[in-house]
Amino acid sequence: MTLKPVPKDSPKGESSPMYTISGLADEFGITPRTIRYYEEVGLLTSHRSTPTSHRLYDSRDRGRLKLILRGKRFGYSLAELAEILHLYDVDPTQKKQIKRTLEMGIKHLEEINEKIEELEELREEMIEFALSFLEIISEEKGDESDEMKAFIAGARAVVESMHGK
Amino acid sequence: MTLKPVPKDSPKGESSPMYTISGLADEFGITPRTIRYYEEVGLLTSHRSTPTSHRLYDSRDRGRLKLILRGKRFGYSLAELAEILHLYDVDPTQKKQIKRTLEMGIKHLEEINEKIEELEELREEMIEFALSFLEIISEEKGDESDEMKAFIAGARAVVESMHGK
DNA sequence: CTATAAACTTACGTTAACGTAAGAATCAGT
DNA sequence: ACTGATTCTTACGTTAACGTAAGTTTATAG
Repeated sequence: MTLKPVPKDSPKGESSPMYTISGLADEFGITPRTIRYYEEVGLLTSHRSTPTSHRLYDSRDRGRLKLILRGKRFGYSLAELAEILHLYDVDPTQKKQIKRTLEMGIKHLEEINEKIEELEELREEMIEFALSFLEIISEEKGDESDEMKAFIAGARAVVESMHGK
Repeated sequence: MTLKPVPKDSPKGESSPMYTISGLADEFGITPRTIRYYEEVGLLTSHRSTPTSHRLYDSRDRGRLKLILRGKRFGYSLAELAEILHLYDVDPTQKKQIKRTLEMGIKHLEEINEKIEELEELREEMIEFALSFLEIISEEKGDESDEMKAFIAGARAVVESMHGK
């Protein structure tokens, strides 16, 4: 499991660590095609020495990619992610779009808060259900093997440890 | 904004509240097509008096639909949701699949916990960024209007109130 | 300098999750 | 029983987010 801060250097000497497209792809469990696609739709940028050379990525690009993939796991579409990521690109000294940027940022933050709350609700519901499920099993006492009883006890312990955060 | 516990009754007398397909669709901001599709792929069931009559839904179906839509907002695919929802259908007295059911349930619960943690991380990152953004704006002191200054102060207050949960 | 290996471009294919339109059947109110 | 509103089935269309294949270039190791 070795990472790939790849070729000794990109311009000359050694600047910052650079990643190849398949290096990043492997690291995040995606394909190069996906990364190129994100560039195609304007979500990500790459750096090349010449217009036809291979793509290289620095740690900032890598962070951005990580953010994209994280967002995807929360159900954001690439279009929505573009909107969010754009917030990180606005120049704070260019006061023209500051107000809109702040409004958008706060809006997204509030959305995230809502999602967290909803997820916590969902978790509680699942926990309640699991506990009542375990309850019924236990009442139906009797013909389980010892290992099954141990398994059930373990399950209950795990679920209860999650209860109430 | 009136709900639609629709026709007086479905079989005879009055049992539990029943919902029409467009009633539910309106309530949740989706289309009847979506609800039929969920039934088509086995995520949802409907109840009809005759095989050709209109679909009706009880409160249990409604809860299930709510769960589906909630799951979708968290990035679950319909296939994944089918797996999760299936857990709610297992009979606890049929000990055949109990072990697997419990394992799956705990797995999904752990996934949810991970998602919550990741979301909290994301929120913190956005907050940090927003604060440094606001910091830079303030250093660039001077030529903002009074309302702009007030707006910025308000934004900072909002963001800080979210900080550290 | 050559020979693999890795990456490039171009372009058509695929899948999930519905949208949409047409024509027939069912329901609710008069 | 009639009629306008709802719903039904059937079936083809659409979009996002990549997958995949072919043929070409660019990079790296010996």
